[in-house]
Amino acid sequence: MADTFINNPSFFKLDATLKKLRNYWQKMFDSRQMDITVDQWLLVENLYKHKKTTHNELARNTSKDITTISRIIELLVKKGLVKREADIYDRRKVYLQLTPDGTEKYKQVKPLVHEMRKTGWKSLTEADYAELTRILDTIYGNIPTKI
Amino acid sequence: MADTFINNPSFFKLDATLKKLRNYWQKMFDSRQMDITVDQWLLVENLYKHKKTTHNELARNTSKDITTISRIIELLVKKGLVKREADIYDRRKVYLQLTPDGTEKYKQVKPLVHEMRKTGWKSLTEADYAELTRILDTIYGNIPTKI
DNA sequence: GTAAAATAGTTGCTATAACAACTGTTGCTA
DNA sequence: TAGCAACAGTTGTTATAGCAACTATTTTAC
Repeated sequence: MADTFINNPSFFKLDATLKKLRNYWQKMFDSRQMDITVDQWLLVENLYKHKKTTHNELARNTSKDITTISRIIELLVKKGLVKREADIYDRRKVYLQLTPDGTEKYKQVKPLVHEMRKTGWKSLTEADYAELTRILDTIYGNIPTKI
Repeated sequence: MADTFINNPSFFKLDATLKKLRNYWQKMFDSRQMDITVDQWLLVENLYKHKKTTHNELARNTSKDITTISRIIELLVKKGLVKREADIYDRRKVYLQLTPDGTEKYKQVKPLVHEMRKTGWKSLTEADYAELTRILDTIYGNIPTKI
């Protein structure tokens, strides 16, 4: 029948792939003494691109919960990679940006990440990338935001 | 240049899609008072299919760490959905299987899961499923197991 | 102009993820 | 057969994920 894909565990496959990727990244980070976790890296990368942003924006950009952002940022601040700065006009807001050490960390880790991306995409094409993007975007769009 | 896909955050897209799926599933479970988490469900589903298995097998089948299995099983045992049974011949081994309540839970949740899978795949085809599988399997295979 | 609602962020709690270290058991090997 | 490696599982610790409840501001509504 036509429902093979409904009955198959794509959730599981997504999860397994992501987990293997995450573990690979983390082990590479550890073996090169990068002293950073995968999710911490994702925030550093985002802060490098956006220079100055808030917890909320960061949450939207990284698809993470704002409480998770809050806690990861806390760790990055402790490591001296990120600094917080209060908004003068809206005292609820806190701007986040990389410190010089944070920028340094970004430049140190970036080439390794580039290599790992190449490794992951080995023997796949630009068309494959487009396909994956299309399918994942479709699934993403199919899921109701409110139930 | 030809490296669009290398420079693009497919990791992020995988993560975002999976997270949205997981949240959707969890919210549906909660709204129907299924009293189960997504990962607990994955183990229950697996135990239903394999009837009698060990922590190790379950870890392999679900792509989860054995420590994670150990803790999720602990919760399922507390909920009365799973029971442990010692192997007579190898006293290190513990067999796991669903209790009658566990089987009941499976039958209760299964239709909802089927519906949610249909929702996720809406407007996608069998060919899309094959493509996604191929691409994810390739990425999975590309990642070194040992670094 | 004040009360209510919305916004920004933090903290408490529970669950999943993974590494390290541990107990206990079994199998292997000199 | 004694010693040690391998195996099965658990426990401790740190990190991410997300909900609920909270503080503190700002905006909106009347």
